[in-house]
Amino acid sequence: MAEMPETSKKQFQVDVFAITRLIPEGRVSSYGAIAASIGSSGAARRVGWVLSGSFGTTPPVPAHRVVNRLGLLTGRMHFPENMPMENLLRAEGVEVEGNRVVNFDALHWDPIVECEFD
DNA sequence: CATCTGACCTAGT
DNA sequence: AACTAGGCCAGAT
Repeated sequence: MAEMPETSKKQFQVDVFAITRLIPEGRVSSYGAIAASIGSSGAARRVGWVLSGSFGTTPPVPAHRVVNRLGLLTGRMHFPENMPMENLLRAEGVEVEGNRVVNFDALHWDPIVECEFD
């Protein structure tokens, strides 16, 4: 086995979940910001992949609060049909117009800026 | 096993 | 300012 120290993969997943759970209600973050906050700048893609495994996790991970850097709900297609991303965001007071978060610039929550991670 | 795609972003031209 | 290319890693075909 010796495939590779899971530490890397596992830690990444754990970190992504941790950061995502820190996103305040009514706020949104972006994949790149999260990736950068855990020291994996450029690995924004993986963040999305890992978040896809956040369903059914405890405590629940508000993956719906994570959008791309343009505020577009790019991951809405991966959400359960009975609980679309847009619906969840609106339930938290986040206005969504079509496929984009309204006032995204003001609602954007950057883990590095807001929390100043080490 | 090779190739493409994917909840993306940065940087170079 | 628009477009292209590269990077990241794992799943799907």
